[in-house]
Amino acid sequence: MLHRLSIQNRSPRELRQLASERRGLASSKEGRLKALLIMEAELLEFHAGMRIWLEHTAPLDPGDLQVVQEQTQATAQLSLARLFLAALSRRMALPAADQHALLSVAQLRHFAKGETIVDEGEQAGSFHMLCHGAARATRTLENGSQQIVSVFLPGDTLNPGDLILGRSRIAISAFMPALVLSVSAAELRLFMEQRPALTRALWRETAFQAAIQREWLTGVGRKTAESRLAHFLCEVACRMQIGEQECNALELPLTQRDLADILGLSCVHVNRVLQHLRSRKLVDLSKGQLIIWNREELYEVAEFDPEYLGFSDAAQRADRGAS
Amino acid sequence: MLHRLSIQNRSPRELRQLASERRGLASSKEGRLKALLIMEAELLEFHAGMRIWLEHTAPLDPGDLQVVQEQTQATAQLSLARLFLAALSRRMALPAADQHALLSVAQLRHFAKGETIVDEGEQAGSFHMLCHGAARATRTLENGSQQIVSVFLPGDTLNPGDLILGRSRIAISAFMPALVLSVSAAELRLFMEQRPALTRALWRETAFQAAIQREWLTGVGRKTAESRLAHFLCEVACRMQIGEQECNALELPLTQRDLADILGLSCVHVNRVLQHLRSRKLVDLSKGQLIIWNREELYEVAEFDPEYLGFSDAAQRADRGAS
DNA sequence: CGGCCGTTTGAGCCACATCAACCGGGGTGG
DNA sequence: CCACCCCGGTTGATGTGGCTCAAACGGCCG
Repeated sequence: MLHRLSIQNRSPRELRQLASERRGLASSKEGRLKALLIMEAELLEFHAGMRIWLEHTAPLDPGDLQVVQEQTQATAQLSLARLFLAALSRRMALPAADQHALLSVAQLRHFAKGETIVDEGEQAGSFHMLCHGAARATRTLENGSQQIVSVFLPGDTLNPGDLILGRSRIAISAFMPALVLSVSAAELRLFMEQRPALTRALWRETAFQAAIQREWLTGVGRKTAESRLAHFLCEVACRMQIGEQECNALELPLTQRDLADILGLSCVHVNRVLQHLRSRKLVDLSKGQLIIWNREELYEVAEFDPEYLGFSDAAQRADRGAS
Repeated sequence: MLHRLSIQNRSPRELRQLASERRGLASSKEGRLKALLIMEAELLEFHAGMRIWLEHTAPLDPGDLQVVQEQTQATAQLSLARLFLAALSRRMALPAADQHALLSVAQLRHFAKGETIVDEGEQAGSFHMLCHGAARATRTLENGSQQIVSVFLPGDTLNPGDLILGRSRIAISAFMPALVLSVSAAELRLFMEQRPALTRALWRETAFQAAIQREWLTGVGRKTAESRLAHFLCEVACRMQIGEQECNALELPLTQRDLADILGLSCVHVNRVLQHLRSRKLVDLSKGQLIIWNREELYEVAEFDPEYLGFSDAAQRADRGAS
């Protein structure tokens, strides 16, 4: 596999060079090999974008995000760069200086679909942020059944709580091919001493995920299967579209088995409920594509309040109040 | 009601004086009035103990906990003082100086059974710690059913996450008479700037509660009613006995309706499962008294790992590593 | 004494699980 | 190139855990 390239010692220009070589190679190949090469190219370009962004944000603050976007747009890696920026600036709301510090010691790693990122019961050796793809946190019982307790989308942190609790009994793995920024826990702890905003950001992440879990808990405990499923789809749609215009279709390669583990149902039943929602023309999820036909009515059956995820504003206000 | 006495301006001696007056009065009364008077006396004595503790811990660190315990023991309020100390030193693991700072601006309030402590959707105006009694966090759905997403025992913080997220959609209420220490959010934020350990402590509390919620989530999603119920009882028993010798009976005035809301069941079914556990001679819960007959077998059916709550050690280690 | 709240017990029902079979597509091996 | 298989989705038949409704019981308080 290609998880580790000697990326650290190369200039952004070199990285771009390597990436375009891969792309050239890819066009002459087929199937899995082609996919692998393209993936590798993306990773290289992503890393190059990150380097450039790092160089450009060293002293400045917010204005140059614009610059960076144009810069990377010019070099044709708009989408990855945008996700990358989203990853660090969305909910954590870190000052640019702190983002820079964090990134300077972060490792970018790629995980294949299904690969595990953090093992169950592992001592928290490092802290992870998801830049691209999707991941899940799973708790497995002795009887073999499992429950997904969190779903992570680009911009989420994977294990903020483990940093302070030491260990946890959940495993984290990639749903779809994922790009993950990792920082060693030791280094992070050093940073936290000098940068209180970083501690607050991680705390906020922990609280944010706890809030979602509470919502899931009441869903699993008290709502009907249809309502739960609808709610989950609403939630994911909202979380993926922060800062973007509302779009009614998005990529979501979740298997029905995954949905079952998220919602605490059997996959057979997920299928039936999904079909029912389809037949009611509310939403469709097939071939890894989520399409929302009737947002209002969907919110209705889900008892979904789009504002419940809208912490970010309130949180940023609270945080500004603190500093 | 007697929620607000002008406690702040009185000396510990005066408070004690007032308390013993109440007790004297109580002995000549009956029923509810008597209970109220005793409660008030406890509150006053508790506050007096806190004042003394504050005066004695100002400069010193750990050794004088001993002193304080003896001191308060001498004045016959051992149990309350112990709980009070537990409240601040157990899991939050705050340095004594920080505890002192926190307490100096804290208000002690009493809540009657069923009284609400934090309203749903309320902007987080203050931060609460539970010293005595028990409380629950409830999420209510439109259809009227509700789910309890957290149970709080002495020593727990009630709303650590709200401080950083701003607001939440859960309500917190007492389910037995509760003594709560409250600090205004504004003051707390000031403290946090100067005392990083405090921020970490609150973050840890948030993460701790999130970990419990994950466990509940997998229970509600994937376990049988019996296993869930058993697990909850194990959890509560463990959480209430930190630092004490193992005891097989403890006070737990939970109604079956409460249990139902915690476990996502109907109270009728809770009853049946409870009876089944009783008939298997594993546990008994009646008249507000929880008795564990067969710990091992109970852990078995609950799939309960007593270590899963044992974060405190690991957490303190992690925290020491950080400072 | 009568109401109220929590517990207990029974009867019937429904949402969802389980088991089992089939289908369609993409990758793999011959 | 086909044969195959494995995986994910779909569909049906059947079983059951837990819900709902309803009524009786017991203790507490006014």
